[in-house]
This record gives sequence, structure tokens and C-alpha cells, in this order.
Amino acid sequence: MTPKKPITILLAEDHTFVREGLCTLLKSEAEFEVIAEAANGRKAVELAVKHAPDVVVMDIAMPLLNGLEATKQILKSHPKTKVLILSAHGDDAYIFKSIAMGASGYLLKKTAACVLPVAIRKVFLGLNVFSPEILKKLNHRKQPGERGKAVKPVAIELTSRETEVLQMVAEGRCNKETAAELHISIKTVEKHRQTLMNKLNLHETAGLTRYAIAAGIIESSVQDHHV
Amino acid sequence: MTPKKPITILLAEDHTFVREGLCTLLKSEAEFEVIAEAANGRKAVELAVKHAPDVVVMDIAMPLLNGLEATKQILKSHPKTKVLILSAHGDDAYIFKSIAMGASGYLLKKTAACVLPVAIRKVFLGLNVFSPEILKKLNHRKQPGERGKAVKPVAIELTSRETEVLQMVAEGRCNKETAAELHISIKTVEKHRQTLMNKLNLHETAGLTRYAIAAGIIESSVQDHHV
DNA sequence: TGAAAAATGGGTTATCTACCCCATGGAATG
DNA sequence: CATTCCATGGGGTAGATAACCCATTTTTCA
Repeated sequence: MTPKKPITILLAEDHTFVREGLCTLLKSEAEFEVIAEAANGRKAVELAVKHAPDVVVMDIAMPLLNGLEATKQILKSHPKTKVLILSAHGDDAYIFKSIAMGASGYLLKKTAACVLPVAIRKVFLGLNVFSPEILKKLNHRKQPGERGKAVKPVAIELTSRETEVLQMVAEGRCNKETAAELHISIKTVEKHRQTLMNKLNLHETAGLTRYAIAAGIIESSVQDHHV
Repeated sequence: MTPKKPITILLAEDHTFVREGLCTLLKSEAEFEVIAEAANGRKAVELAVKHAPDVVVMDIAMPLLNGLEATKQILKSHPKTKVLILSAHGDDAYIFKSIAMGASGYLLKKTAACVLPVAIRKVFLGLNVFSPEILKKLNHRKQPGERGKAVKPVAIELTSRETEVLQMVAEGRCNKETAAELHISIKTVEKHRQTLMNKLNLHETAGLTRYAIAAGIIESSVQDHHV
């Protein structure tokens, strides 16, 4: 059908179910050729170096070596390879790290699969692609003064005071308690809380608590201080 | 091709990518008919009740209502429906809860996709299916001397409704939202929230969120619904 | 069948949260 | 030495929460 040389693809995704689903999807289009599959990050690097695919479709959460680190290593030896991140999570930290590592795109798994072929073609041509939800976040960040230079790849850095307050929030302390504990005004605690929410793009206590647990700042099994 | 009536299937999986991959996979076999798809647990219950599929392929980690609770509710109104759990995690708690809820099988996402059609046929015929890793765990448990009585795990028993409300709280939804979602009054949501706090000896949202994560009702990495 | 548990929902109140506004001083960094 | 970032804190408001009170209906189960 297509006389053109196909776009060669490496699929890196640890869930076999998902990987095979994607493979089936891609095989239905003649212009794609899945030349290798990897179930962990280390294998992904090895196969990418060996086969030099045009595009790597990469999951982030993988055993042995995560997708971000794998991306970095692949691009180091094959800068022309395009990496398209495919992640279940839209955490800002992941997104910015992916961009910092040199990924050409970031799709959420909840995005419709039909965009994948289009996305692969785009990154192959040197364009960047992002899920609508991600684009919204990125634009949200593009404050005036940040010109063309693309998105600032800031990993979300919390200041030490912010981290302290975050921990207190996640431990269930109200602002008054936290203020007393840190010997500062409630207003300052509120301010830190707001800054945290802005930085993390969250809007309620539950989100902060989940983030604190995911970031390892507290464990989900901490005792309720009130008990 | 096949003159037999096809096995009707409901796919419940929040990651569109994965869901569509599974759908493609199943559609390639004529004896299956995917009659509905759900991107969250509540929708899964609604569609299962409406269409009465032969088999529900159910992810556990889903927004609004997790797959375990959804399984319970579906089997309550349609006991003849078979539920096949498809989960990324092989935690004991998930597996045992799935069995307790009446699921007919439990496959890990890292298991090869080719077993899915076979598994669906089996559960449709009334057999149970489990990934090899799971079977190993189940056999491992069968200790001598553990007769009927077993060790009561002192688990605090939450009712079905309480679990639902807990999930919504931990996902960061306010009472008004939860009330709208469950079609009940805010007062009832508050009541469940109070009961939860009393049962769990907690006194704030953060505590409920931590508990929900520790109990595996949600994951710490869930998306903020507000984004 | 009859008691217990679950689910429903109305009222009230003090407190807390999320979101804005504003400002100041000090440390850091170019 | 100017700018930026951090930490500090004050005012205000709409809305949400935690805590009690009370009740009815349905479901479950012994």
C-alpha cells in the first residue's frame, strides 16, 4: 500500500495488556512498524540503542528504570529519536520532568487512543504533542515575560517552609494548630497553603494530602494526631 | 461467521487508551460483543444494570466509584453477570476483596493480553480465572488449621455507602458535589462523613484521605478532579 | 416477626477553608 | 545594587466543614 518507508516504533510499557493493545492498534496502520517492545525501562534503553527507532512510545511507571530516566539515556545516545510519553498521571512534576528530559510529547492514558497515530506522526515530523489537559496546564504556566523559549522545565520545588506546612496539613492539623506549632501567624500558614495549592495545581486539602503521601512527605498510615 | 449468540461484554476502565486497546482486541473475535464502555465505576454500575452484559471486564482503580464497590453493586442486581477484575496491582487486599465481592476472576495487567479472550470464555461458563501470580498467592494462603473461623482481621467494617462517600472525600470532592453525584441530600453526605470519622476515630478530611489511600480505596496519585 | 443496622434528611452553630486584596523585611543571586 | 524569592502578616468574603440535635424509612438478619 504505502511505498514509503514506515515509521519505526519502540513500545515501552510494562503492562502487557496495554502494550499489546497499543501494538494491535498501531499494526492496523501500514505506515507504522513496531520493531521492538520493552516491559521495563532498562530494556527500553537497550532496545532503543540497538534498533534506533524513529519514535519511542514510553510509559513513565516501569520497573527497573522509570520512563523519564530511560528517555534521558536514549536521547543521549540517539538525539534524533523522538520520545512520546504515555502516562497514567498528569502530575505537573512528571510533565515538566518529561519536557526537561527532552520528550517530544506527553499523552495521558485517559486520552482517546485514536490520537496516538496522529501524535506519532507529529513527533516524527519534529512537532511536540500534548493531551489537551496538559496543554491547559502548560499555558497556565506561561506567564507574561516567558517568551518563545518554550516552557520553563521547572521541577516543582517546594521551599522548606512550604514542605513543613504541607506535612502539617496532611497530618490533619488545622491552620491554627500549625501556626502555633511553627510560631507564626495563621495568615502566614494560609499563605503557604495557597502557594502550595498554586504550585501543585490543587484546590483542596484532600489533594494536598494525596500529594504529601505520593511525594513521600508523610505515610498514609500516620496516626491521627487528634486521637 | 458464528451462528451462536455472542458473549456480551461491558468494559469498565478509566484509561481510554487501555479501554480502546481492549476493545480492539475483543472486537477481533466474532464471539464477543462489547455492548458498552464505562470510564468510571458509577457509570459501570449504571450501564451494567441497563444492559445486563454476560461479562464485565472491570478495572479496580477508577474515579467516582472503585471497581470493587462497583462489582458488589452490579452483582447485587444482576447475580448472573460475571465480573472479571483487571488490575495493575496484585496486592493481597485487592485480590481477597475482589473474591469477597463476588468477582469471577482476577487478571493482572502485566499478564499477556492473549489470555483475556480465554478468561472471558471461562468466566462466562461459570469458571473462575486468575493470573498465575495470583494463584500462587491464593495457594500460599491455604494454611492448615485455618478452618472456617479464620483470623478476624479486625477490619473496621464500612458500609457500601460509607465507602463511596469516603472515596469521594479522598478524591477532593466537596459534600455538595458528592450529594449531586449520588443523588442524595448534602445532609446525608455529612451524616456518612460523620459516621466515617466516628468509626475510624478521625476528625478531619486529611485523615479520611490518608485512610482511603492506606485502605486501597484510592491511590495517592489520583488526578485532582478539579483540574 | 421483630430488633438492629443502614440509609435517608432537616436544623443549628462555631470554626475552618479557599480565594482574593494588600504590605514589609531580609536573604539570595545575578 | 537591583531584582527576585522567601517568609512574614493583616483585611475581607463566600462557602465548606465538624459537631451536635432530631426524625423516618427500608433493609437485613437472627
